[in-house]
Amino acid sequence: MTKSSQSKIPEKNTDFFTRVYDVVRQVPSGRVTTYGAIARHIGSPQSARMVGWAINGSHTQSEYVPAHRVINRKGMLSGKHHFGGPRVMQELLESEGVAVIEDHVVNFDSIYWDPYMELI
DNA sequence: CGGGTGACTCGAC
DNA sequence: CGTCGAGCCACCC
Repeated sequence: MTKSSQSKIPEKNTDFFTRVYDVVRQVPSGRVTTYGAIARHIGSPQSARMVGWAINGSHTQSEYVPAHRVINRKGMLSGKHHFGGPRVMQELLESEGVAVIEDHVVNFDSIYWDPYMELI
């Protein structure tokens, strides 16, 4: 076995994944961000889909990744079904003070957190 | 190595 | 806010 390469989600190596996790962890409680914002911040504004895929593997990380704070640009909980239940994501957001109605975040524009903020 | 898929986004209507 | 089509890139078979 010269090269064992059967890793579904590499622990590291993929800086893309690592950067996504790093940004998502910096999202403060009660705030949300979008896949596109993260994608743009890491240098791939067109790769918003990859951000979703990266977050899909966030469970492989030892560190907790608040994936429920990451939603699409419409303010809808697009990934709620990936939390083990369509209810979990909403519960988590409401637990942090984020109002959610009909799978969409209320005052989305007000609680929106931009990754650019960490540069300040 | 090609094709399908996806937790997205944008523009147009 | 509704739908449709196109672009995008990594992963899986």
